[in-house]
Amino acid sequence: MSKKFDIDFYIAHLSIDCVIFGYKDKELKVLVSKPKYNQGVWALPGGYILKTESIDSAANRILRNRTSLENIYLEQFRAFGDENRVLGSKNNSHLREGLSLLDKKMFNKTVIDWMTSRFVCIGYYALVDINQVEPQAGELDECIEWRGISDIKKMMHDHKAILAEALVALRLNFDRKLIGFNLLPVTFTMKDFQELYEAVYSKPFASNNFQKKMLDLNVLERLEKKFTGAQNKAPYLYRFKKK
Amino acid sequence: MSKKFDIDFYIAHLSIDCVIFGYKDKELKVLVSKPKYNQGVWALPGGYILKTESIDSAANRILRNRTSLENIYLEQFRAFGDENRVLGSKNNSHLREGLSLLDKKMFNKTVIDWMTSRFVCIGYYALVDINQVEPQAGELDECIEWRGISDIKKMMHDHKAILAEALVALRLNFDRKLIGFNLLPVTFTMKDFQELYEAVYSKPFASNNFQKKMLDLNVLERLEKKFTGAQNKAPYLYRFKKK
DNA sequence: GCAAAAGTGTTAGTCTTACACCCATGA
DNA sequence: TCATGGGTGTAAGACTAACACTTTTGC
Repeated sequence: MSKKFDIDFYIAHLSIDCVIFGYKDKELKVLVSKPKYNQGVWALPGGYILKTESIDSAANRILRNRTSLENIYLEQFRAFGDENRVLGSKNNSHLREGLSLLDKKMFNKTVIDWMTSRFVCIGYYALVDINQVEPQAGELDECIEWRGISDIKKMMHDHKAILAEALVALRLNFDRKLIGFNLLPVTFTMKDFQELYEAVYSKPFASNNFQKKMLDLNVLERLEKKFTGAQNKAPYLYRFKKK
Repeated sequence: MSKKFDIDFYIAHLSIDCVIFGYKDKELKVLVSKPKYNQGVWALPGGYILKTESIDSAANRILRNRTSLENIYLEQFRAFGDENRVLGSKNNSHLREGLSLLDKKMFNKTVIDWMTSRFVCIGYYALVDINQVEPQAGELDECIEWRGISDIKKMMHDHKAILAEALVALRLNFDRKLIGFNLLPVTFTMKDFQELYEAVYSKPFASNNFQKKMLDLNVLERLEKKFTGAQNKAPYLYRFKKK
């Protein structure tokens, strides 16, 4: 926790931001934090790349820190490299001030210069079962929580654009790569699955056709029924076939 | 030409590599160079990012240098960041030696250290009308030329993997974004267009169905016929409608 | 007229969409 | 036995793939 932040260990001017998607209450959520140094504004979990690790490892490390999960579904979707990405934004001085108010020893001028310099960032998106995650605030975070993707007003830097691009990439891959189950518990009903699709694509699907399409793909295993106590036919539970 | 290469102008450990696609003789081609400092091996055109420019600008600048064209169709497709991407490869010492044999003043130890350190690279692919391009070898290139995508044996570092990934991205976007015309002259016959598709996807298309599909899209403008002297019906020329 | 290949038409098959219906469940 | 929603069936439509046919061109 009180480890010194040594900028010499990291590649300068290059960072990683993660858009961690979860799903709950028929809504697609994103894990976002409120940085101590820039309150009132939401930020995507991010970090820097050790000189000795790959960018994929760095992204995994960042995810592990925030979710305590291993083997998360993770995909790189784009690099963001406007010349004034961090540097040029108006709140740069505000940001420097915020950082200097924290640990003075850890965040001396050199470190602050480093952190507020021009940064190219590589965007990753991750899909997690929201029930498995106990969100961990980073050292620099005031708090961290799940927010609906349309329920985040102000975001730091260009994080809102990064989130939007992540959603574009997610939608492009969602059906094609069949990655939806990463957002659900191991077993789920067909309705759960459909509602997830509806949340991702923000449009309704016909339940009968949806069911037929999914079953025809031959990737789902039908398990026992799930009795909910409701006065209707009990839905089957499904599980993704292991390869 | 004899401008000093000043590493202070560029972001360290971050580079851009461009996969420049062209099309000729029913084959998809890539523009590759033989670096002076590493002969016998092909390399993708690449470069570094000025601290004052965006990554997209950097990619455009690199393209302009090599093709003398403006407004090239360009798309970022992926970042490559293995921890030993440049550093770890066996030919690193070979590479240092090759560089040191060039201009000793320009490539002093500091510069060589910089250039052979660990690099994360952002991959872009570009589509150009091969007839419009007069390839320009860079300062560090022995030569530059168009090669068939399957006709390149040895490539530097992980450039072969980058090329392969670019092709995956191209195929994924080609039909969806209708970007094929960027590889053709302004006017072309339906057969030209079809053969381009066949080159990109490495599979045959039925000419009648291909024609129907393309015409139904309502993006092509039919021009006059093109008389080739062959003893068969003269094909129409087409042009992409401007928006 | 004839060969070559451009262009059009037609049909069968597949996939998508919409509607109708039956079934299990608990009150 | 009834309302509720899960699950299946079926028919219409759209899209795709394969085949046959007509048209233009230069020899």
